[in-house]
Amino acid sequence: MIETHLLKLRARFEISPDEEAAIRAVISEVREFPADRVIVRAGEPLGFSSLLIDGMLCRFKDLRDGGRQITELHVAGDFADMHAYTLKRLDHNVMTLSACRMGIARHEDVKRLFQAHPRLHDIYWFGTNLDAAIDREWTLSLGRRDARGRTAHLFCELRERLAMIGMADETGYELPLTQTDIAECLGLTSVHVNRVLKELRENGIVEYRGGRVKILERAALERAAEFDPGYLYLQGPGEP
Amino acid sequence: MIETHLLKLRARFEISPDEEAAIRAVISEVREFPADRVIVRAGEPLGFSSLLIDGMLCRFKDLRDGGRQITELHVAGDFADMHAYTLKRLDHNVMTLSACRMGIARHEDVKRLFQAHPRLHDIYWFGTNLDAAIDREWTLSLGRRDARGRTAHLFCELRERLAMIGMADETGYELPLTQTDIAECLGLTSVHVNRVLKELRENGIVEYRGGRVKILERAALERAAEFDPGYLYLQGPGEP
DNA sequence: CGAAACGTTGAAAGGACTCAAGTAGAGTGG
DNA sequence: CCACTCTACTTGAGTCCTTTCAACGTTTCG
Repeated sequence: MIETHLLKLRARFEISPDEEAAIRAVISEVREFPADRVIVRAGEPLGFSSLLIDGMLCRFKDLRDGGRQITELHVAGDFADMHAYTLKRLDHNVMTLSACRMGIARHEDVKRLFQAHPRLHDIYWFGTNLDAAIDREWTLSLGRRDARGRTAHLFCELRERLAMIGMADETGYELPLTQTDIAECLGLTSVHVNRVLKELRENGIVEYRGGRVKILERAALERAAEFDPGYLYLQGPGEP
Repeated sequence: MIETHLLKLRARFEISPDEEAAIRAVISEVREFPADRVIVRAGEPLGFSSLLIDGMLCRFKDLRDGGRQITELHVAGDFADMHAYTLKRLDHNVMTLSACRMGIARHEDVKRLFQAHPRLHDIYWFGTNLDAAIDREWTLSLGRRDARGRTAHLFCELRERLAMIGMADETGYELPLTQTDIAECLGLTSVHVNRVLKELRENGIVEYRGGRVKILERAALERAAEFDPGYLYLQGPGEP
């Protein structure tokens, strides 16, 4: 059930059977949510963190005029808000983008996990720092890439992150995002995302239709994105 | 020497004399750097983290065309790269913006610190999560605020962060950034930043000249920024 | 005092937005 | 099984914010 999570941990760290058992035990409950449901609101006290088992969700913030910015996307196996373990209340909202199953890890149990397995304390800290590294790359995109580059970069990043859990290959992957969702990730309007997608499609680089990203020319895509996967720490920390 | 750091910790957590002594002891060395010096390069293995004692520095990433994006700003008392403790190599560069003094905390010493004082483990984790929260707010700015709003927001944020260490008051604060530096924070060109600063000055909202931010109308500034300091966790985690 | 970096301003171009209208597809109910 | 509705997608035309390019003013400091 948390296989995707373990897959991701083991890509970067050795996890002993003992540690694995402890991680499994910290998930005390599983909850299901339909698509487009806000499941955590900014500012609310939060006594647990949520491991995404199935589906896709995002963290987002918004402005008074209705402008919404998605700040992080999460795929199966990600902890959506492990940072709540230290922050206790979040500065952002969390929303499902597709139907999701979430494993609940209560913070008192997480604390006991770290006391019993100090290595995992640093490993989950690494996890939140990885989220931050991804957010930094998004900051670079929003600040310095144009709409085409941003779009291409998002498709590259998601390919890597999904490939890690066996949900993407060279040809593409399923992605349950509307063009509006993509626009909210990229700081664009959905109208402009539509035009960019059209251009990428007509240039034979990548095609996004019917919830599937079809990579037509991976090299060209990564060139358009100026993609360098280093920030994803695909092999974990330490000398690469 | 690390008084500003302790000031910030104590605004959010109780720190015992014992813990304070341990924190002081983890700084094994102090280094000085002139302004505009890259002190950590992306990808290099890193065996220590740097506590900024004096001055201002930034983390940044860049693209091949020379476009540079500053992803975080750091003021006195901030750990510039505590996240390197888990990441071991960084996905971004670190550069001084003014002359800086940095306290060096070797990771083996940090590890011992956390073993001896488990509370501090979570407190420093909180610290990196706070960095991430700030980065998220920047993501919102870059994605959804216009140039005027972004500029105003940056001035508001820095006022709060500097006020916390006694380096800002109602009237303003010293800021050693060029207009080009500000542009690299905000995802704009320096030419446009210049125009926006002119407008904010002529509207009697805020004035930035000669390395000093002079706040003329704080309410109007915060309104222009749509500023809500919640994301800075000024009173620490827990129920606000 | 002169060079270099920083700041200021104008004019023109361009990328992304807004507004508007129309198409396509999925689900609903009669 | 076919209208109906709702949401998502598509396209065009015009506008606006920000960039680009270029020149000039100002400050700093060796």
